[in-house]
Parts: sequence; structure tokens; C-alpha cells
Amino acid sequence: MDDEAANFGSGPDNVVGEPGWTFVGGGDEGSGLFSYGFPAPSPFDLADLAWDRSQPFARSGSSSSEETEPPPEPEEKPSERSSATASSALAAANKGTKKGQKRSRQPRVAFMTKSEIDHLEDGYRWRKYGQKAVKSSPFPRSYYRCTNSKCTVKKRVERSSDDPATVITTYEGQHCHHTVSFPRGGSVTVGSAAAHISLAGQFTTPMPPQLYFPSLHFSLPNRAMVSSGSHLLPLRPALTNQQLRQQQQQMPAEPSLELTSSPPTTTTAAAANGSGGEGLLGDIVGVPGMRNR
DNA sequence: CGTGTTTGACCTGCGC
DNA sequence: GCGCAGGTCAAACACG
Repeated sequence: MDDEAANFGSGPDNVVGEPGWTFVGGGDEGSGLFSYGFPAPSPFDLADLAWDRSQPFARSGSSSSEETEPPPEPEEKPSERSSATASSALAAANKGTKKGQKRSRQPRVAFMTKSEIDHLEDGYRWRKYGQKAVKSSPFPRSYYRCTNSKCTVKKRVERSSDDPATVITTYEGQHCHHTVSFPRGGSVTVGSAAAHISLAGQFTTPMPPQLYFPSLHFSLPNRAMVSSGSHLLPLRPALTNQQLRQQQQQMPAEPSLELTSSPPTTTTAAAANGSGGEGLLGDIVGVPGMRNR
């Protein structure tokens, strides 16, 4: 991937110019990009869903072939460093534990948010394990890993080089646990309702129902508003981890709605975001990039 | 003291 | 085969 930012190039434009969430980019192996912009006529312009095989978020890839099954179930290992993540498999390879094993990619979903805060609170606790300057962007990219030792989810956070106000968050993998926090009203739970993303017109092959999306919780930036059905729901500003913790101490935890991966149902994306006032995204099931191959 | 961040080194994959 | 860039490790450090 030469220039992720470049890939996002069209994103930010859409984001800023177009209302609501849009979905762009992505790859056959499970990467995509949700971009969020404010005024939002339609919550998710899933019609614009476009998974790009060029996989902007995935390192050009090594065989995308082995990544057939949905979310590679998290390996139930303790907290060995080299156990959990796909890439740590790499590291493991270094140590000879899994030599030769290619990095298995997990489904990736990228979101673009207009925020001054780099690390948007999403209901999970993350530990930063690296930061790297990327060539395509003047801004460094930060790498986070879910603090749950059994959880393989990783997250990359970077700012768009095109629009520094835009934070690009890329989730990889799937949480195998519930959220550890729930910023009151400040986050959008995405995980309780399963949803299918309709790719009509985008793909010739229907998406297998057993594809999962990582559940995500979002705190949207200040001005952000989430469109639910035909309503715009003002959201609270994104919280930093610290702010979140403070909040948690001050208020009782709310019931967590989400599950890491709901069983596939035949909900449509529209149904997911519109009906029932579920999470913004719902548990998106059947992401193109995650389809079996 | 526990937890999270910082940061330089190291490794791997890919393009040329 | 080589060099580059991305991604991760792990020790040191900071903070509550």
C-alpha cells in the first residue's frame, strides 16, 4: 500500500461533503472504510459500499486466500505476546514458533471521523504498542491492541494527510469479549443488531451470511451527529480514555448491549441502522471483505 | 505498584 | 538480491 491516505483521499471529500456515513474502500479480504460526515441525510450510504481489492488498509497482500473463515476465532491463549494476533504470528515466526506461517489477516474496518481526538473511545480498552511514521502521511500512525489478553483485536489510528481533522481508525479482528466500558451516551454501540450490508450493484457474488464484522462502539466527535433512520442524533464529543475512566467512576455502568459477533441474521443495513434505534451500524454481518473464498 | 505510553530496534513482505 | 516501508517487540519511562 503505497499511500493509504491517498486511498482515503476520496473519503474525506465524501465525508465532509456528504452527509452521514459512507463506506468506501476495503478489500476482498475484509477491509473497508466507513467515513462519517456531518449533515447526514442517510445514515449509511451503503449503496456506496465499495470494497476495493486493492485493500487500502491491508498490506498488500500476501495471499488473501487463506483468510476464508470469518473472524478467525481468537486463540485462547494467555497473555503470551506472541500468541494472539495475526501479526504476532509473524513475531512468533521470528522466534520459530510458527515459522513460515503467513500473516493471516483479520477483517478490517476503517472509519473516518472528524475529530480532534486521535484515539476515539469505542468502549474497549486499548493499549498502545507502537507508533510509526508513515511515508504517505506527515502524521504518525498509532497501533493499539485490545487490553484483553484473549482478544486479538487491533486498531490503527492515523490522521488523514488530506484532512488533518479527519482521524482514520482501522479495526482489525474481532472482540471476543464484551465492552469494558460504556461511555454514557457518548458512544454508539455497534454490535447488538446484526446487519447485512447490501452490496447490490457492487458485487456479483452475494455475501455469505456468516461473515462478521467486529463490533464497534463509537464516540463521535463533537459536531458529529448520527443519523438513525430519518433522525439525527446528536452525540457527545468523543472521549479520551482518561475522560472515559473518569466518567466511569462517576456513573454506574450502563448495560452493555453488544456482543462481539451476533449470529448472522438477515437484517439489512437499513434495518440495522434505522429500526429499533439500534446501534449506528448494527452488528454488521456479511461484510464483503470477510466473505469466504 | 499496576497500567499504559514512548521509542528504538528488529523482522517481514513487497516492489524494483 | 536489495532496499524500503509497515508492523511489532520489549525495555524504559511516566503517571495515578
